[in-house]
Amino acid sequence: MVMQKRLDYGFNGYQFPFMPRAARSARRRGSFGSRVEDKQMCAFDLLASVAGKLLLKKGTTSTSSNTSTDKDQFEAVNDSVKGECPYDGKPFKEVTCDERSCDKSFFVSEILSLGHDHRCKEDLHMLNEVNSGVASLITSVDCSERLDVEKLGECRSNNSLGSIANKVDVGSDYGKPDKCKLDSATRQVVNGSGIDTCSLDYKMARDGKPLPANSDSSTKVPLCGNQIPQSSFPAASRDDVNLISKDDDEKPFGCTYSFTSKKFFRRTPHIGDQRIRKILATRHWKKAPKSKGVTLPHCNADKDMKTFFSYRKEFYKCQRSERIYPFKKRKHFDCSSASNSDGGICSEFLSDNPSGRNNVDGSCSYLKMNGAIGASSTVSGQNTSFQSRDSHVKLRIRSFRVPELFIEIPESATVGSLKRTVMEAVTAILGGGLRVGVLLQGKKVRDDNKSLLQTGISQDNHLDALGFSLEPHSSKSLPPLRGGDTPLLLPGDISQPLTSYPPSPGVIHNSIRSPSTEPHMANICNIIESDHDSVPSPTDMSVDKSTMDCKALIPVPAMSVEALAVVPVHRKSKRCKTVQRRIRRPFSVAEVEALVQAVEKLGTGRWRDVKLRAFDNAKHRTYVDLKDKWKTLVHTARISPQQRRGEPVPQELLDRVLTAHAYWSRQQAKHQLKQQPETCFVL
DNA sequence: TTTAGGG
DNA sequence: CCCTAAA
Repeated sequence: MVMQKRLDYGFNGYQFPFMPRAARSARRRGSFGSRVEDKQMCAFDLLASVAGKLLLKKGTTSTSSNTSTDKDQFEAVNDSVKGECPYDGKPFKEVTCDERSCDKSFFVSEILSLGHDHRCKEDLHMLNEVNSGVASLITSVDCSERLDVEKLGECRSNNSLGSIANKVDVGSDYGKPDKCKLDSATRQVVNGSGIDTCSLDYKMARDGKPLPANSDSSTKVPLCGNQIPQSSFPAASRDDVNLISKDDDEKPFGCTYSFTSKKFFRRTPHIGDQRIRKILATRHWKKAPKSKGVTLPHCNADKDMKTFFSYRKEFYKCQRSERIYPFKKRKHFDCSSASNSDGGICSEFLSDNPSGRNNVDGSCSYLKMNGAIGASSTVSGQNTSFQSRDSHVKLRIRSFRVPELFIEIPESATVGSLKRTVMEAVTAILGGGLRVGVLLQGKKVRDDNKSLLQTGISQDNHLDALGFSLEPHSSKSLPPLRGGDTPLLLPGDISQPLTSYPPSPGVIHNSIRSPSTEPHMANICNIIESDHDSVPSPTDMSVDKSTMDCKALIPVPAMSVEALAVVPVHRKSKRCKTVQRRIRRPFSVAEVEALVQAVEKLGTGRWRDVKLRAFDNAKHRTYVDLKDKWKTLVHTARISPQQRRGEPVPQELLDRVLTAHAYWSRQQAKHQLKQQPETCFVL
């Protein structure tokens, strides 16, 4: 049935490009079942359009080793790859993927920001404020990881669906193109993250010696995975982690071909999940077991993947309900929502209890230091508290969040340099000058000589109140980091054009433009805004994004732990109704390619479909954006090359644009003519 | 919510 | 990109 559908819709289905609005509407709002079909078709289409091509092109070996069922799928892919353009009969242009383009385009991931995570929010509430930074990146990883467990479940239970085709993921690496590889054989995303979140975590754990309990691996595991043995974490799994932490910006191509539609399920799985699930599905097209389990014993996916999956269930819950178009929320966003934390490196811990549900909200202590660096950590919640039988206290640091960073960078600096600067700042902070503080129920445990038992840390009921903080080693605040030689980069303004707001010398928190009369509040407000709003760069999950999104740059007044502890969690009120224009995100050539290809297939006037088809995972691209882009593409194609601006679009693409545009225009006209005389519509 | 177009 | 009428 699926295949049939594919044929009708994906390749021979051009007959009905212009479904009457009513019909289209009906289709869209139709029964769930039909939508599923749609989705499946979409999956094949996508396969055909991208994944298949890439896979087949890049690594034939990848297909050769598949099972017979896989083979079928791949044949289908092959067919689709050989699809012809409906209007000129010429084969569709294959997606070209050289190393460079891969690096830039073939990666889409979703950014998980703290603000989108309920669980995290909870933590935040407990914290009063949450800070992110590199940690956000880590948290993201964390989140996505959990997500996948559920995904996996889906994968397994719905394996027959088959709509989850394989997917080609190419890791892209900001600033490290060499890292980008298309590994079709494994269909994994190559770690391309500019920052090794894991190692970061490791570093934190190692350098900070945050876990006095014991130094076994469990205490140093950066990711929170409930069911995964600690031992599975180390190096080998880092790639997995990074894999997820990718950012989807600037590399929205390959992955933009998502098989899942928000519309269809009203909740779109995390991209990372999708990717992984697809990988699994591809590998074991029909072998996936029906049973639901965390460890996926029957899933023969790469070991890493397996491991990977096991970590993500819990987070999913938090995520899915938050799955919305950020850009739509943003407009009337009201900062009064959840509070975020600023300042402070935050760490999260998870107990190592393999059977327990570790995802309970944990407490997150918060500590602020001299207004320069604050730190806090989150320990996994009640159930996460766990004591091994040998009286060891096992904790897993889920993540650390980087606290305030002060950065000065010229207005003229490039985004790239900003990223690097932030990275440097983060690195500098993490690299040294930090020590770890232990907080128990919000109070600092100062006596280093006390045993955990004496302190009560080893007690189950205390573990959830355990927190770690990163503090400046030198008791004095760290001087602002200078990335360049210019103005202070205002934290709260991250979501704004970086150069828009000149720093207010002296009073940092006052520099935040906010109706708020209370500086701290203002900070929160801004934080929240950026937190909920992926506008800044929902994309670049890489260093910058994480840091920025995390409001790590936000300076905060020094406060005592106790003081903070009593601050109401929901300090709403002040709202920052800064309806800011979305940042400009020029379409990359790869995106254009994807767009062109989608339009070639779907025609103009079906932007929603185009969006779902080719940019489903590119959250920052709305169908309006795509429509606009097409408009400009057509215009661009018509003007002389000299008049064109921005990143040059290959003439070949522009030609295709014109061709497709002309074709679909004709079709539209034809269709309208047909409609005029009488309603002869076939469906 | 989507489309279609002007700004 | 934004805004918005119209569907």
